[in-house]
Amino acid sequence: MTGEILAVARTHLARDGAPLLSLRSIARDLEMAPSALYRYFSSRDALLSALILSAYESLADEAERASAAAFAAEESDAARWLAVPRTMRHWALAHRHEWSLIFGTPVPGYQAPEDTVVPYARVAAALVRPITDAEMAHSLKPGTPPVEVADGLRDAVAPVADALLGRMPIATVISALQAWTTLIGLISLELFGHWRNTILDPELYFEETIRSLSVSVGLV
Amino acid sequence: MTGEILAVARTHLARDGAPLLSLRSIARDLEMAPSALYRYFSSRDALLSALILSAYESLADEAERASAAAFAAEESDAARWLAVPRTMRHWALAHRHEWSLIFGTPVPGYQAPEDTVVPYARVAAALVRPITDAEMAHSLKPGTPPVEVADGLRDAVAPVADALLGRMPIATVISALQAWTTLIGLISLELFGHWRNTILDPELYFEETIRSLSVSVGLV
DNA sequence: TGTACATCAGTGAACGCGCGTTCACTGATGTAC
DNA sequence: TGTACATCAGTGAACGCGCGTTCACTGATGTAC
Repeated sequence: MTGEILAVARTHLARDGAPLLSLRSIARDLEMAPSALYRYFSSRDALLSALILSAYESLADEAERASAAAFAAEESDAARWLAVPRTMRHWALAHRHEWSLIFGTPVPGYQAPEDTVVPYARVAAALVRPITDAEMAHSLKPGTPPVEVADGLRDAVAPVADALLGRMPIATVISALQAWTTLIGLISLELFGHWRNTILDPELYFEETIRSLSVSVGLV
Repeated sequence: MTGEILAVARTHLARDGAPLLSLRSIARDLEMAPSALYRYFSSRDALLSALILSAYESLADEAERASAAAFAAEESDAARWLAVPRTMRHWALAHRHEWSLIFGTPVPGYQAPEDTVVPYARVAAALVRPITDAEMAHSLKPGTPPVEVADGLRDAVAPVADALLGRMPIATVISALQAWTTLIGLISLELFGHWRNTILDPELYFEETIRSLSVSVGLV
């Protein structure tokens, strides 16, 4: 039953977006009394939290699946690098409002649940996997010119360097982070309509950009 | 009077965000009847459109001011490059909900006004100015390794290449676009809370990233 | 096998709320003769 | 200088709406003896 409610809620979310999500209209679709939902969720916010968490998990599942598939196909690190960004873009296009929930404007007066950090890290880990693999195999190209890293920067990004990219050279950490930033910006700009009158072929542009990121990240 | 309404609306926007913006509460603050607002705006959406446009214009004004100031100070192209991104970040931090209005999740069921393209282009132009200046002066460094540009890509980004970066080498257009993407992603990720537990010193990280962009864009 | 009772998913009416928008109006200000 | 009229910013009551949440309840199902 909880699952059924979530399923309907997800279709409403996909159709209307988070701010318009309403318990009453979900209940209507389920042909239940609105009050019945309170047996399963203590409030609208609790439902929304569950939805947010499930969006994170859906994205993380896809990213990992794509990563595993590319790995199974025994592609090169550079080729595998492309798999996760592509999948993220496809997921975003197919789940616009879910993407917004994760990377868009935070819902006002609403605190995202803490347990999203786990799936969030799973996405990042899937993305970064080809880089760490290449580093392990000593096949990672050094940047040209070599990236200089300012003093405080090492500390500023310590959580990433430690948890996600342990044992990687700091220059690699920095360029991976920048690739993440560019990737999120790239998808969001397309999704939120900012390529209108600007980029005529978003897919092609996306492909070229992630290819270019594979270079700056040291895989090519 | 129209200005007074917009001023109050702006403070409400800054406090609550777009979805919670309400004509009645604006009227309350102005000690007017709600219906009185209809003398100045034909609907809530019309007010919101005016607010969105004014957000774009505010950002464009700031960007141009920063660009002009750096120019007046006779700084190098590389130093001037930093001015606009910094200003955009500061503006975003000071006007979180306005930034969301521009670069965040689109308001559901609501079409952004067309006349935002002008201030949008002004921001991009201010950002890109040091690059075009450097190119004119033949001081732009070619990428290392030189960027190869796929066939269709030239067409895919034609509007940018023509309108904003006329006469620039295509490789420059591409790297400038990527810098734009990274910059927007960078500011949005910080603003929307995604650096929590990740980047401990967002300002430092921002500075280092835009410095790194100045390299990839050919200014250093 | 049959009865008494507890559990618990779901009902339906009601609450109070704030919202956007409409409409006929008032009353001050300015204009024309 | 004085009167008649038009303009127009702002009023206030009312509309219908959908919302989240509460509360006492029903009635089917399962359990214990």
